[in-house]
Amino acid sequence: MPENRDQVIERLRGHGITPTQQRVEIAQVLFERHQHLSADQVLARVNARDASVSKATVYNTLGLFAEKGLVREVIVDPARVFYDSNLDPHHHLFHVDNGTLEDIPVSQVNVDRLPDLPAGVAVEGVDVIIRVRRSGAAQ
Amino acid sequence: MPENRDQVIERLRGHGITPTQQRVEIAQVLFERHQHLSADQVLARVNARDASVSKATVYNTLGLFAEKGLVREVIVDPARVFYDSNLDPHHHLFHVDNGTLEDIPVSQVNVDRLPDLPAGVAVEGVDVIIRVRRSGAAQ
DNA sequence: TTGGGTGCAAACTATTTGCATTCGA
DNA sequence: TCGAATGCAAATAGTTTGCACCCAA
Repeated sequence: MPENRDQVIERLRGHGITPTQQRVEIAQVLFERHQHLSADQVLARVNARDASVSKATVYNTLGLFAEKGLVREVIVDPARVFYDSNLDPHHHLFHVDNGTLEDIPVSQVNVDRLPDLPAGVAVEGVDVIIRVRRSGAAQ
Repeated sequence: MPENRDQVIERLRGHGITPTQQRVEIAQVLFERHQHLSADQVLARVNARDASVSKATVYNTLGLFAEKGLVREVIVDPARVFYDSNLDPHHHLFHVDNGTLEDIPVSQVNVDRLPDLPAGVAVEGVDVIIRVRRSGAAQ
């Protein structure tokens, strides 16, 4: 998963995205490893590295990446959108205490959808989110 | 489900909520029927009825209701939180085109969760969201 | 009475947008 | 070159908060 500059560029091209400097910077941060980052976190990490990318560009770029299927948007926290660099099908565990996300492999949760959706619509995605909080005892 | 003033008051008391005028107004709107409303929509409907309730009170009250388990918060749209007056366990279908929510009975989706959550956490809820968009053909 | 509840307006925060400048092909 | 991408700052929009006034018990 850790990808070097060239692999990232190739990945962008593969998704029909012109690889500009700041897009490559952002993609490198995202694809360092499987992770869930908010736009603000991406901004901080990109600029901690070296290059400087503006806030607007980070937002626009993350939106573009999501639209092109490079990353997955995760809506679990009303306060912010997370971008998930793990493209394999999986579910999420959300720690409401600290606003942290964790992946859950599909093998751990079984969802059988019986197929009676309204006519004229196509499924864009199925999200399964398990919300947890620290239980009184441990931790 | 349509509840009159007295039933609403009783419901509030049952959840340990002091029934003030505006809380009753808001609850009456919510429990007219099973529905998914954003804070803004609640505000509009309450004030369309008669009484006037401020925006701050609507937000505070909906937060209180959610905390006390009177309504269920639904996080599917980064732009707004929905409040669901249907307390029975169920899942959601989200129309990304128009930002509309629909209930899906649990009988229609089967979720088997295999139990290996991190230690020290308790499940607060499991959300299943099916995101759909108008397919090119119909509609 | 009296502490919790409410209203208003101002504050906040995440995100979007307009427009002039810069860059990739 | 030239349109697409970027940066900046200002604009939006949902939600929260501070504080003085008011009402339910």
